[in-house]
Amino acid sequence: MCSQTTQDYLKAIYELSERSDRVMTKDIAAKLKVSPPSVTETVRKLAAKKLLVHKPYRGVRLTKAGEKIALEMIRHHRLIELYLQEALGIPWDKVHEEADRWEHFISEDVEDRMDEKLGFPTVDPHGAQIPTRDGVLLLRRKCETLSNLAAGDSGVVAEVSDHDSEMLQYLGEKGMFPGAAITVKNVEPFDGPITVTVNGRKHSIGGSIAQHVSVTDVRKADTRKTDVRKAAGGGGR
Amino acid sequence: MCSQTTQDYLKAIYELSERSDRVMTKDIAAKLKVSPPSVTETVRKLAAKKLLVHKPYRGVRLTKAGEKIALEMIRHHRLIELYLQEALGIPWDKVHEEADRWEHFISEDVEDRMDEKLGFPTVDPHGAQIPTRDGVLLLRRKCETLSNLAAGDSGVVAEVSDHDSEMLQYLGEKGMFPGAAITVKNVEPFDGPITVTVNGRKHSIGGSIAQHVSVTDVRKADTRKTDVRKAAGGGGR
DNA sequence: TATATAAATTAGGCATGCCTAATTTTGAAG
DNA sequence: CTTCAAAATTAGGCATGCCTAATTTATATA
Repeated sequence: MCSQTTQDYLKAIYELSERSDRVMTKDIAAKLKVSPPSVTETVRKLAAKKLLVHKPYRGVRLTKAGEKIALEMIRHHRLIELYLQEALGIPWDKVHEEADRWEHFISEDVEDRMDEKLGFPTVDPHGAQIPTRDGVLLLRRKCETLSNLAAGDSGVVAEVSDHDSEMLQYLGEKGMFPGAAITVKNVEPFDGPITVTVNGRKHSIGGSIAQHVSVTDVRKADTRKTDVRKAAGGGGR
Repeated sequence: MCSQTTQDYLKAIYELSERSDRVMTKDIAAKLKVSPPSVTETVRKLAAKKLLVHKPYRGVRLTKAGEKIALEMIRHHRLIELYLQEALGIPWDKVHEEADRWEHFISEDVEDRMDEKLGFPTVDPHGAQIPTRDGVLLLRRKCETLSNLAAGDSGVVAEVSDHDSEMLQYLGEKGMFPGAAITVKNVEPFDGPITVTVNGRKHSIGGSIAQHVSVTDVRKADTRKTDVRKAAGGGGR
């Protein structure tokens, strides 16, 4: 098997690679809260084990073997999050931290039993997809971040970022759970507040939070305006 | 907090100290499957942290602080064992291994919720007492090992050793769970097989297994004979 | 194209825990 | 009281992962 550190690196790299093809040392260091030299060193060891490919000064990319381990961790993590919420009543803003520890230690047997108790779920409490045991992510939904929507647009909350407990608590108070219907009422420019209606209740939220909310089944109020916004936002990465 | 290694050492020393007052290096090494020099080294660090007292060449004894941590681990372990059995249906001969990993990582919050779901239990699946949150072991029962009983004696299975998965499976097949009524029918001398009736079914078991089964509520068939056996067995440790 | 700067890497250390081999201590038996 | 074997300890190493400081590389911009 591989160490907890190895698992943490592979998972972090997998998650970062969803955003950019090449994963850079500094991003891994930031995500794992370690220094860049530590990342360089560990990455070299992982490369020696053929879990990733490291092009010095150019970033890393997981191999199939590395991706498999990463997806196993992610499956553990998300199943555990859901189990903690459903079976033990842990609030959704607390499950992430606990799952980050548990994911390294539960046996496959326990995982299978949790999966069964939960009725073979496909998404975790934050709306993130749970990979299958073979490491496959099913049904890729078309999503847009809430910050990309314009006044009049509506949809269904698909997923919220699970990394900030306080933000989750805040979103929970507003009823912005996965599955909630949401309509954008107003968007102030320059990352200003966004006014939305969730379950009939009106809320005003900051632009930075809106970046962490994914919306699916989007119905645009005005296609031309949205296209302009998307084109403008596209270059900003 | 303290490392997993620290927790493992303290727990091992606590369990060994239930049998003999002074816990020796070699016994810790055997229990943790590490070399004696590793124990010496680690024990010195624990002594520096005031978790135990180390008299070189004379063994160690836990301090109050060390005992507290050990009892916390034991509480975690036993609650988790019961939870795994009750909530997830893990067989009783598999829960120990899993709990040995989990005990280091569950939060107090999760522990409290498991405790509540289980109805604030006092014993684990093997009949071992679950310490309270304050590290107190309640109701100390008067027990005798099955190997100390004589033909005609009867009682109730109180506890079985949880360290050998295969033995637990064997005992489980015979219905020798905590709470089971047991009657000794025959004892062959020189550690020979012991014939018992459990739940009306007759079984013949080896003397070495009988040492790992504790019986409570013992009713002696013949006091004199039992006393002789106890006196003779007492020096054999 | 030259250069500044951000990112990455190398160099050199530290703590934890584990090991084997060698030495010291204890305590029991002669 | 000596001797010897078992137990414990000291000595010296190794692997993992982390760090800071110094150096190298890539690249964007003047």
